[in-house]
Amino acid sequence: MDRHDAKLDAVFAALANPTRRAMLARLAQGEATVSALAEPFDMSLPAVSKHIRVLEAAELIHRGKDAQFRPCRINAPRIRDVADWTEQYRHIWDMRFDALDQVIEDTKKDTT
Amino acid sequence: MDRHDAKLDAVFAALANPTRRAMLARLAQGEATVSALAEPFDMSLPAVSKHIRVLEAAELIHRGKDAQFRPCRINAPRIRDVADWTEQYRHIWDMRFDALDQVIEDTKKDTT
DNA sequence: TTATTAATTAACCACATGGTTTATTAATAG
DNA sequence: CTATTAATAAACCATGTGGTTAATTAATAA
Repeated sequence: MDRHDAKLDAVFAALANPTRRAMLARLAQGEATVSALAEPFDMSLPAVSKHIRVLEAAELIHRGKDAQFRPCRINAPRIRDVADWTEQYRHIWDMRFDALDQVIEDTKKDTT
Repeated sequence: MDRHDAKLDAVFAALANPTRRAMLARLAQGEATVSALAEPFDMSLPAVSKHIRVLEAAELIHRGKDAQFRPCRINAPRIRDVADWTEQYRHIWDMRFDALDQVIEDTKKDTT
């Protein structure tokens, strides 16, 4: 397993949680502090803090420092890694579409 | 959390393991039995069996039945769900590119 | 019928995950 | 200096994960 794979492990694991995905969605709108990220969730602040740590460890976000605040911002490249990973399977979707096209073609032949 | 989110939980969790991603890559080449999937890994068959169960629970694969064999095949839609999920962040990549373009633009201005 | 092959189940283990509450650090505000 | 606010750390708990070995099921082959 190379380093790229190890990074994907952390990224996918981080994304396998709805709270963390919601946090990312929030951060897609722009920078937010820990408290701001915590606001929508019925969860203690330490729990939120842990989720943020997981996102940071996966490099899905970066944390800054502004007085006593820790503004978080999204880190696009790791999400792009996920998109890139899916690309290797695109030919399978295409195969499916080809199969569908074939069905349509066959149907045309049947009705003429 | 709606059902779609719950499915993504399982899909991302399943993908957060290099053995399972390797199995998917293998299955992208075509159908394979449990033993065939196990072959590249230094791991007991029950361990492989569990990984396959996780992939199946996430609907990333389907299992058939042929005599005593359980041929596995990849299920494209769940991988497509991942690709679709990443799409909502594409505008962030674009922002980055826009920022880069701006830097290039500024550089041009500086040098003229 | 018996033996072989493919795969799963069961029981177990070490460690990770996702949450809690309480205590602590670090910076600002009065 | 003191109180407040933002956030993290520590300790704990229940459950999940990823692996093992040994036993079992299901189908084929001799």
